[in-house]
Amino acid sequence: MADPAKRLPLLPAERALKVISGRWKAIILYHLWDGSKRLSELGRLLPGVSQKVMIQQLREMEEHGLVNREVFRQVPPRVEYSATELGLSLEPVLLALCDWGRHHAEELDELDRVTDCRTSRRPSLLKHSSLSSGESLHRRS
Amino acid sequence: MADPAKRLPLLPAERALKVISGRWKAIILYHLWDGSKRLSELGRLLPGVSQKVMIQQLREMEEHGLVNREVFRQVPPRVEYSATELGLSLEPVLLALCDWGRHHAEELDELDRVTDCRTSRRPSLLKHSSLSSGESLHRRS
DNA sequence: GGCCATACTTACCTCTTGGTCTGTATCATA
DNA sequence: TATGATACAGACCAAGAGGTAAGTATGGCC
Repeated sequence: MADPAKRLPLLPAERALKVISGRWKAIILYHLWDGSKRLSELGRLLPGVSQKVMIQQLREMEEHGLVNREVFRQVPPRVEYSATELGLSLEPVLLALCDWGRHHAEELDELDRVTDCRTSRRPSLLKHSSLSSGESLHRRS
Repeated sequence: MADPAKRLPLLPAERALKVISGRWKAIILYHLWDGSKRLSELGRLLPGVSQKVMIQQLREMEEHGLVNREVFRQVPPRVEYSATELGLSLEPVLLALCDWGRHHAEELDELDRVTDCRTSRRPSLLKHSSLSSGESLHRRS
């Protein structure tokens, strides 16, 4: 059930893109970098994403080694999802993508249509803030 | 017909992914970094990609400001596609993706299923270096 | 026994992407 | 007049990703 059969592209760049670009994978990873999360927690963090879809994304990421799934045999089921080493190693890459994304928006005069690279986890805030410059938010150096 | 209406994602990272991840966009860009190319040239460089699809990809990239389309009013039509500043600025990003892609393959013991990050522009060479039927192209790093 | 929370699964539907195949416009040249 | 090279456009199709809505399993707790 792991990786057999359905192979990834031969070109590394395409492989990377294929692995990363699922509708919700990037944001899910952003959240998992903050620590492991239960399915229900992710659901709360990303309202608008149905449970089925969330699980789909997580499973694919698991197959690709980005995410770890840990099951606790408890009464109300408890499952924790966390980023693997591979998942963590994506941080600089996604950060680069984020920076370029803003650069792209800037060049097209659409800076008002993108969020800050760190506020990604709060897309609803963008209304007021144009681009928060105050740093903050440091994680695993 | 440029960018109105169909907006890109709010999250910069997703925006970047959306712009980059078309089936042939990455490879096309690799080639355009080497200099502008005519449609027919790209066709020769990427056999297996139909003209219609090639044009599709190029047009989308044009809309997103990655590619420039220059028409020469000549007898047998002549159109040159080249990378814009924005397109060129993607090089380090794609390189990062490529590196990570190889890293990913390495971690999953599939280094024999990816090419080198620079040979991307010559996918036709794979034939000799074996990869479909023959050995692996090993590449310690 | 019935209820509850959690984490799924399944059936089904829609829209986008990428793909094939064929048609068209241009105009120098044979 | 027919041909040929180049760059498209259009009709059509298949697969897949993502979405909705509903059902299932578990086992303490009232």
